Amino acid sequence: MSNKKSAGNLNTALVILEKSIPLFAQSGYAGVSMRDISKVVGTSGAALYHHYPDKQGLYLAAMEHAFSDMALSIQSTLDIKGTPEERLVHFTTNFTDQMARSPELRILLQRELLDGDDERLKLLANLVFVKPFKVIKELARELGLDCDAHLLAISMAGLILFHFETESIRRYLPGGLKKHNDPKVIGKHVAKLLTGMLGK
Amino acid sequence: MSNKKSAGNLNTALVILEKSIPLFAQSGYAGVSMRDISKVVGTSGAALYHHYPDKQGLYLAAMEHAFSDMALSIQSTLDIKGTPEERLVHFTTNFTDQMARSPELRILLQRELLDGDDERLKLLANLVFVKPFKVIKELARELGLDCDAHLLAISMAGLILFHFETESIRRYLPGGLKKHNDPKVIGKHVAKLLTGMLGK
DNA sequence: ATTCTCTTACTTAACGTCCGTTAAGGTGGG
DNA sequence: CCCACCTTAACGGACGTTAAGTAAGAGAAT
Repeated sequence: MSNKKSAGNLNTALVILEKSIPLFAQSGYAGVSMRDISKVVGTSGAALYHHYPDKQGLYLAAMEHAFSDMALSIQSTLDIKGTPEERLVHFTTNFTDQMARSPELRILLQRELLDGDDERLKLLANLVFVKPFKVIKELARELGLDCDAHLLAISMAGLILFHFETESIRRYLPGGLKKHNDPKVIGKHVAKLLTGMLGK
Repeated sequence: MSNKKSAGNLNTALVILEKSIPLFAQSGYAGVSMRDISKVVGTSGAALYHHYPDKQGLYLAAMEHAFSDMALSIQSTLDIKGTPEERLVHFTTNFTDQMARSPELRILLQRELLDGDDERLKLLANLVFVKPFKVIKELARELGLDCDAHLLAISMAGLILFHFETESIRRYLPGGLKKHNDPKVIGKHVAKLLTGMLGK
């Protein structure tokens, strides 16, 4: 845990991160001003510069903080014993639950996929996704599917995440019901699709 | 074609839209200034206000222009005869191709899903997605799948789009290869997954 | 054919506001 | 005393937007 950067009170520095994360999730980097952040934190704008070098530095620290949470929570969906089929269903339902429970992190992820530079994306990949990705690829192999493990792992994540990504527009599409936003319904649907593929 | 709003030269008004679309795709609404737009169009900043009432109005017009293109191109992936299986593969491969061919529209879609207000999302749904969505739901029914047609249609789109959404980060994930960004490879992979589900 | 007028399509210059950032100073515990 | 932690006030610049003026062309009147 290298804390070379934070010069000030660790507590305030943390509060700044945790209060700014919802703002960045809602409005994106360019849509949030340092004054907006200082308002929700309850300090002056200048105080932010006591803890972080500039807006970019604050944003980067906020992303690291947010995504280190995400890494832990994703990891927990994969620490389980059982047959490959059981582990597949366990991952699907738990991952769906967690994405439903923390929409902020999901939205930050989407924003980073759109706007993140190479450095930030590399960090995000290593911090959050490389380990789970390896586990899922291994799982795919054990399931005996003959398609590319990388593509399959992406497909599994996409099946789940896309339902949440489209939550805002699905209510205007034919057949869109409230139950389609229920993580239980989504999780079951995805698990069914995936196990259906195995049955072949 | 109601052109109540455009008071000025239609040609310049169109050029403004078409030059501003790539900017909005790359940097988002808040990340693009009216001066940025005027620079790429080659006019003064004030000229933009001769054709559009304000930044929001220009943005809305740009989205309508961009997405009306998208509606046509998606429609074309569904105007085909054949068995349900043939139509499924045709849609999958063609939709994949088109998303690969126009990354700008794809990115604008992602941004609207993140930031679009209810009004814009409703417009986007009706303009682009309602008709294809109905066709895909009908296709799902013909294929005799016993799961919710709405969820299945979303899943199909998600399987394809998520590969593109993660293009920027997949190169940092294990097993990420250049070929995984090839629309032919992605299209084949998705078609295989989907027809695999039917085989059951 | 020339002049006059009116409209369209723009220009330059500026407005007030908000932005990221910093300078200068205060305050309270070691 | 000093240093971490915070304040108020301000800087220069970029922002969205507007006011005022100009160049060009179309149409009618002389």
